[in-house]
Amino acid sequence: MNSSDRSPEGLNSPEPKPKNFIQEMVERDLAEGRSGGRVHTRFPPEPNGYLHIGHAKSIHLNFGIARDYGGKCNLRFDDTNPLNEDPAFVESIRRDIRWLGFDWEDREFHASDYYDQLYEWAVHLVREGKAYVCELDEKEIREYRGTVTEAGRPSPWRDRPVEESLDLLERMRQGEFEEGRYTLRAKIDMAAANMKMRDPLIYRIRHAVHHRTGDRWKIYPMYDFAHCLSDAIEGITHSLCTLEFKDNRELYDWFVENCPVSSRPYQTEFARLNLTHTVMSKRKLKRLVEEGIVEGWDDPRLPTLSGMRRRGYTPEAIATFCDRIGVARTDSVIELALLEHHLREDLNARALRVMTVLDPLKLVITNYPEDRTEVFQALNNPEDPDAGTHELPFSRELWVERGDFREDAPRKWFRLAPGKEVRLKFAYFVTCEEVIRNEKGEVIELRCTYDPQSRGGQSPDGRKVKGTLHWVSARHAVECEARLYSNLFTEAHPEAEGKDLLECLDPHSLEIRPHCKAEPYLASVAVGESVQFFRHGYFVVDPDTNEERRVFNRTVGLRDSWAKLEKKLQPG
RNA sequence: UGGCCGGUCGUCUAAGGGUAGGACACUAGGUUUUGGUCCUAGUUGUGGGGGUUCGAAUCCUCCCCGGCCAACCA
Repeated sequence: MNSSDRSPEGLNSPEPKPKNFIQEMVERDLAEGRSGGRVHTRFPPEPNGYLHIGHAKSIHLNFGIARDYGGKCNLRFDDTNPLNEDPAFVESIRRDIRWLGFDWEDREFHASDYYDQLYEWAVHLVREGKAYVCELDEKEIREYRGTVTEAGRPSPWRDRPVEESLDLLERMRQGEFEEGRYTLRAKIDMAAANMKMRDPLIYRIRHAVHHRTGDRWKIYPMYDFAHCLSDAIEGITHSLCTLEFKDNRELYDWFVENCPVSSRPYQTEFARLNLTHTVMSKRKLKRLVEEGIVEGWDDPRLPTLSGMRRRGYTPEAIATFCDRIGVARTDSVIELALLEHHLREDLNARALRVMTVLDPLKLVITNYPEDRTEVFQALNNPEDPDAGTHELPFSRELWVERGDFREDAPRKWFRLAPGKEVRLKFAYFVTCEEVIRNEKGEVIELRCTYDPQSRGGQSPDGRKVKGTLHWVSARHAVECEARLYSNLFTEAHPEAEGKDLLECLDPHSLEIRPHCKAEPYLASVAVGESVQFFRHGYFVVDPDTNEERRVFNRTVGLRDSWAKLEKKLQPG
């Protein structure tokens, strides 16, 4: 399927894709010659956690804008708080961005690269009378700041002589004072309606070892000071961030305008991504990991990029998803179904079809010779004739899906039931003649007869069977483990009605099937590769796979219209 | 209660004074050796009241609702 086929005029008139407000802004800026006709963006993660699907939106936006308008996009680690940051996160962030398909070339930067320059500018602000060293403690600073409805009061140190501030600042840097003793603050407006402008902190004392600068620094810059100036240093033209930074923009501009920078970046805010049935905040993700609710940052139920990769998501699916959701300034929550749609769309086009029985039930073909084996050619992918075929062995004893047999078949049941005939995919028609039970009365085996004339799955007399089942030759079956993942949360909006996150957990979000039966071809699929388990869904080979054990993660199920139908039939 | 931002189908997102369109979801049908895919059709929307205008989702006004801001986090 080619999207251009849908256009009546074909390839020559692709439907014009609407532009989002950021693209419009960039085009306008380019047309007006702002920033010298340059476009330069950046993706600025703090290395204090793993990237998630929300970051993917930002990465696609920033790198996409650069790509589409002949610009560049930097990777910059916003490492201004050594307490939270870890080089392990730096590496995971690099890996995730590369996985998404983006390349920052030689432009990997760190805010810590700029500590000297930032310090110089802080000194500049003090000399200009625009910053001062304050001795209020944390609690006092909060009190003096006032509230959203009341103006703040000036710090008693606000008018400290410049030379004194300069001296104190230098000694702060040298490590002469304990943490919390002093701060450097911008002198702006304690009565500003915008709380961010009430003499915000520029530096705080931290006797911490930074993962890149070691113990060289005893003071660390705050985000609002470091971020905008880092943008200026790098010649960023468009600094894109999420909506909650709207109020910070006034401060952003203040620092850029009051420091002798040689480049003028502009901040623009867009709505962050929210998804139903999951949580996106680092705090909540961290809680799930640390309380052992999930098995780590790469747990396939998490929306972290490493989790999604392990779940079997593809970068292509994430890309088309990001493209489709757009970029706007409205707070929004995207339905998980949309993400899953793009995932199925991608996987449907390329995942090889294989047959795996998740809940095995023995099926014996009584009129098929015991010592015989046939080999059928199984189509790898009906969506892609070029994908070829693979060999599929067939014999007298097979495994079929327990759920494909019903003693008392409901209405519109196309599958196995006493006396019913079905097609075994690529093989023969079989008819269920007898049901074998154990002493507890449980069905343990189906005895069937096959029609030799139906070889390949068609009968010469043209009779139709509605049901086509997947199966695995018992003698040739490969054992494997399937991990069936579903949403971590039962609620579309966890915590929505004052519920605690943990109350919304689905206890069945992971169901392990340790003894599945797969056709032999599956043994050759490599870790990280995706396949479709016929009639079940898309699965990916998990890294836990080794010589003794093959593990498959369910990425996403196939749509199941029978499940819907059955639900509808039931009450009536 | 102060400031700022924002409200278009169930969910996202277009239309920027001139036919409210697309995608997902949902419903019904068709095709099918996956109850998958694919195809066809359909339901559903401009938060509310005033105003300007031949004409308003779009401009003005009042109201309502939602989000963000009072870390030495980012």
